Amino acid sequence: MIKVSRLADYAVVVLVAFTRSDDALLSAAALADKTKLPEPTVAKVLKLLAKDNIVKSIRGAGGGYSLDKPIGNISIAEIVKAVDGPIAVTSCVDGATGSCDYEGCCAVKGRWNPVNVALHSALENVTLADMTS
Amino acid sequence: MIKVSRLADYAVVVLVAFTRSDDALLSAAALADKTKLPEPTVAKVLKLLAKDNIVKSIRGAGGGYSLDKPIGNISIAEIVKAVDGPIAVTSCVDGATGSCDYEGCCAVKGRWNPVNVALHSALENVTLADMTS
DNA sequence: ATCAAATAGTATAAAAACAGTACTCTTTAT
DNA sequence: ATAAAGAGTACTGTTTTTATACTATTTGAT
Repeated sequence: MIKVSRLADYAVVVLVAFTRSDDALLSAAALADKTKLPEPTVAKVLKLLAKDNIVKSIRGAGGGYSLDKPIGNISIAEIVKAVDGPIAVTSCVDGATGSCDYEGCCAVKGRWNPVNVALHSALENVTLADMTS
Repeated sequence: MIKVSRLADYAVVVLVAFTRSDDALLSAAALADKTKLPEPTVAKVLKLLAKDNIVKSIRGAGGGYSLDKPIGNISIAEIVKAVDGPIAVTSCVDGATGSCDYEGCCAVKGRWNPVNVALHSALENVTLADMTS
């Protein structure tokens, strides 16, 4: 089964939780409480999302995370990319070298690209808003 | 990273090998030889493909596998489905019950469906022919 | 009838990836 | 200064995946 990691799933849950709150700034602990997910896990997800600027983080006492884009502008593609890494269907993408034993003789070398492109654009076109409606 | 299994990758390689051969009927051993993939692996892939009627199998001495659809009619979606199981992005799909601890309170219950649909149609629209051209 | 070639089905062991957690470091409001 | 809160990293147990092996069944050839 093609799948995204559970963490990506959590990411969506956490991001949706923002939209259900009156506060714009929420700490990891507060979000854990809202989502009923374990706090360390929520913290991990938020760190990953912050690194890719999907949420904005404010450090220090009284800090937390905020969502400064409308959820209609956040695609599943970017969430998955932030949490699970690049969206690519096989390990042998583009110019990646040295990872495949059959490189020299592989009949489909580089051929998964149309699939990657299709997949990526599919995920770009689904936004967080689509998942809450 | 979103990915399909390596087996799906092999499946594509093996199917492409059919199109490069003059014989319509090829044994697992012959295909292993052509693709330089290990024979047990090729055999496993072919079994899975046969189960979903992507290749036709003929048992017994002198038997083997044949491809009786044009490769333009074989989508990546069906190959992935045969080899990796149903294309669904998370474990909590549709009516699947009992697998998720947060079922009672999950804010995005059933919401991954738009993603599944997008993904599926993306993979349907890429055929084996697209990967050889 | 028997044998050998070939696929079908199932099981298993090793390797890799993932999930979850914990710990330390840095930043900042009070 | 202190405490709250995020950043970064590392570790461990579990789960999945991968590759292989083994047995059963089918079928053509002699």
